Amino acid sequence: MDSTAPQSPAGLSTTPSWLLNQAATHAARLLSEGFAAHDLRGYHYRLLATLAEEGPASQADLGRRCGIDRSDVVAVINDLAGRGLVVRAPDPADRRRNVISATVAGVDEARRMGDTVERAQRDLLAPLSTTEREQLTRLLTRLVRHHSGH
Amino acid sequence: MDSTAPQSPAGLSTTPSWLLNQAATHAARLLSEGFAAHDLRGYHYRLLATLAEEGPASQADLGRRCGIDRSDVVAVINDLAGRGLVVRAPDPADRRRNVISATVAGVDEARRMGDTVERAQRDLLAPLSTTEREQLTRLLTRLVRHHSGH
DNA sequence: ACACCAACGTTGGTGTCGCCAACGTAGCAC
DNA sequence: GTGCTACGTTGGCGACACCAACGTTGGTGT
Repeated sequence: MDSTAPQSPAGLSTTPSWLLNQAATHAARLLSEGFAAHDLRGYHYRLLATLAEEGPASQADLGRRCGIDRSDVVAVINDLAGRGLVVRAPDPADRRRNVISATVAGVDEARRMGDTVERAQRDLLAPLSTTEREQLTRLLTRLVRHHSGH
Repeated sequence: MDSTAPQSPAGLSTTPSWLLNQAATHAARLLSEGFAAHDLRGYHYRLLATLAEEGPASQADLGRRCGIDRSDVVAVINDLAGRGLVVRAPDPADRRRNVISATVAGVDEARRMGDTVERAQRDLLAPLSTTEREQLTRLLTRLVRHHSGH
């Protein structure tokens, strides 16, 4: 009556939102375990990777691109700047803005974290074939696109 | 330079873990908006629905089945009991346990919330065809099964 | 020139979810 | 009886997503 089966919430386990939640939870766990080795979190990676790939940007812009609230960007940039991975400079063209740039060390860390993320993807998608991975990515992309278009 | 495009974090938008996270976030938002009308949250639904579908169970058992920590179950059951949706009774066969049962009102609320959840699923999967929905469910199920088999 | 509104960075919250440590109580195996 | 385990409960923590408000700055309309 009390086996060690921790799963299957009855009819819940068939609802897509439940499955999405569970899958995302597992993915987040894999990622955060990887990030722990860098002593950073998901927010750090999103911002740092975006900076490394797309070049300097204002905090508000970064937040928009990464789906992170302006107010949350502040603290994370503070942290990244404190580690020398990022530089915060006032925008001479618009004194409301700060221009955030990844330092050399920042770009380096972004690359290393990228490797960590790649490893997590492989672990995450381990049970799926290449074709299935593409299917999943395509379906999720459609979903996300539809719902982020407001 | 500052269009109202809040998305596409560069190379991030192609990683499955990012897509899963985004999709799950949208799903959670849809669900929680629906739950708000019942003045309840996701935890409440999971427990209540499980009780309504599978009958009475101990708190620890419920937690295991729903993927909710024992300590979190306590507060939610308190809340549900305070609303008369659930009854907490000591288990005569094992005095460590509490037997939680859904009341008539609880089963009723579970049904109503089930409708809300169904509506959320439809909104969530709106951009996908029936075949694609089945594909997605199948792929996610495989993923979750693989990773919850520890 | 002035008033007005929008955007920026920042502070300081809120809520949900997932998890962990510790305690006292109760059952079970040896 | 001595241990080990499970139970419910309390109280905490961290990550993430979000919101309200403020002072500052830019841009617009008049």
